[in-house]
Amino acid sequence: MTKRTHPCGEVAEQAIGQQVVLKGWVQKRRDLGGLIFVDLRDRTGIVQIVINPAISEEALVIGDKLRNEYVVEISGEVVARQESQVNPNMKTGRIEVQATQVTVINEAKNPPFAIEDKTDVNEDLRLKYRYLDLRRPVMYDTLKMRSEVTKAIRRFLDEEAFLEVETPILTKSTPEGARDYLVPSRVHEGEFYALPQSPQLFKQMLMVSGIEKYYQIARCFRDEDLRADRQPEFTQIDMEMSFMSMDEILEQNERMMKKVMKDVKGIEIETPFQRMKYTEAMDRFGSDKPDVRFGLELQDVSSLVADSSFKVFAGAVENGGQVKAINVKGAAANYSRKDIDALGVFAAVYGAKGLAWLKVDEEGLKGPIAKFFEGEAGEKLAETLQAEAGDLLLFVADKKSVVADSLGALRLKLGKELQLIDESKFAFLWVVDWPLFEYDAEDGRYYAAHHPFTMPFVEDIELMDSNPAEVRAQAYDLVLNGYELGGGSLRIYERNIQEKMFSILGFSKEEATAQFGFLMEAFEYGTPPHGGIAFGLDRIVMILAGRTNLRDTIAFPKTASASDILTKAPSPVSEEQLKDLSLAINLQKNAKSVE
RNA sequence: GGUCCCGUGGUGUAGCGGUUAACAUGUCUGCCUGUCACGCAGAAGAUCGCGGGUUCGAUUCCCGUCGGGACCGCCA
Repeated sequence: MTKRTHPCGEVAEQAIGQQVVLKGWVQKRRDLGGLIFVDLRDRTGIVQIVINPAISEEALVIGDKLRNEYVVEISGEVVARQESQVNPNMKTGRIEVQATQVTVINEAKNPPFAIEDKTDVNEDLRLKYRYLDLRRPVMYDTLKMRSEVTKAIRRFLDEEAFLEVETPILTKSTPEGARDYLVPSRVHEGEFYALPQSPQLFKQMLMVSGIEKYYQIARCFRDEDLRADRQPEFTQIDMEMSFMSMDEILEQNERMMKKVMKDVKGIEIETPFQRMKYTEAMDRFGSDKPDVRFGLELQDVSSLVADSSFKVFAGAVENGGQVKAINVKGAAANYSRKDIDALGVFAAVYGAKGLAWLKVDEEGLKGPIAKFFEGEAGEKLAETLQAEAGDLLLFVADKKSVVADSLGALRLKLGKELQLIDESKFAFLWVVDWPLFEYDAEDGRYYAAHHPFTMPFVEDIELMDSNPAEVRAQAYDLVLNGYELGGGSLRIYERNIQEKMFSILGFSKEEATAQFGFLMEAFEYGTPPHGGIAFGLDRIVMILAGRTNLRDTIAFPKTASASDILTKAPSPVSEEQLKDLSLAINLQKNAKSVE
């Protein structure tokens, strides 16, 4: 084999007259009988090869046998195309390579789908033949962007004197949080490792170790159900720093994101990012990760309708709930009764028992509930919602969480449907002042809203015993265009506060010691104040690449049921393997056997 | 755990209680020296995901199941 002289996509006009050797895949063969054109593709792009018997009879014979996706070597001369033959749609469209020699390096079966960006093939087929799917330039570009994001982050953190440290993949299963992926131990019969949900405990102990600035591009595992933006294994940009205030951490991460946006997208973004309290995000957007690229904000009308004769509204307020509305500007004409019914069905998914609505025209409020809002009540309502003729007003009356979830989701849906979102925008936002705890009525206990190592506001510590629900956490999430990019917090670094935390979470002293004793013991040996953050790399890439599912940013992702169609994982294992691990399978359903 | 959508030549779709299962594209063969969505002529290619039911008859209707997708719950 001869040495490759040029990548296909970079054969330029400067090379005219030069002898070149190209290697790549046959994208397309156009056989005109006595003359054959071949589009040759490698990861840099496509260049046209001409096989002309006047140049080489032999090349034509081989060119005749070429098929899509054959791997070939072409030797020839770069020539300029005549003006009439230039292809302006190709980067290399002003030149072509006149083949003197064509060699088939490897033949290829006809692929199950066309290797090209525009494809409408089913995703399961793409996943089964992922190695072919990744040949598509758009997939290559996404992987490349992912690599560029991590490179930019590494460059930044290196300059900031961070140390990259690896932490264990085989680690300890701990309660709280997501379901663990478990790995049975052969040496310790009946015992299990867990794959890390995040390197949380290790990075905190690295702070005790005096590393001061740690980062890791860390694989994390959570055995929970998937979504378009959630995979069972995913990658975090994980960081932890000592002696830094929350402001310093946020500022540093703003600079990091600024660099990523500059290096990867060539976009200058404004810093500092907007900061919004959790309560404000929930009140205005019904979401803890609001997309602030458009309006349609939620407005509280509880006090206006508390005395209303419309029992649904009055009753919700009386029962400690809320009535909130969104004013869909100028949409009255676009949404028929049937359309609004469909919105109601959509809201019901989030627990809303109904979606009340009013349309506004020159005369006032119209619609089935308009009769409850005649006169002054209606005027006040319209005034509060800044309603004008042509507007559509949508209401949900329920307990606070249902109102937020349903109207928040409705807001996003309408924003998309009405194309209110400027897709070219990147709206970064810090959500701060999170609650430390969430009360779970079903379990009758508090759970950590972020995680159990999060530092409360110092002035709220005294509330921990009396009113845990009111305690605020020194935690922060970075939100971009309605996606949670990452989150972090300052951490507890004193044993007594950590113990108090566990006790509120319902751990006995013995349980806390058994599960997290090593961490609390570490805290007794001179632990610096510290805090950190972790970003979802896959999600960052998804948004920057303009994709809507996480699978497109991962070379070999899992399906919605957490399996890998390509390798057929997971799969049964042999009796022998089970015996080594002292395991017996006790199938409850979907029995599959090893052949 | 739940709700919804999808499954028909290699691929993407259409279809309908009785069809020769249609169209596009791809593949193969022949012709073709300036194509680049090459063109022209022809050919091959389908267990209509799988199982069961209803029916004289099911790709079509029903139930189940498997696979894929979206969402709710879940994801500290």
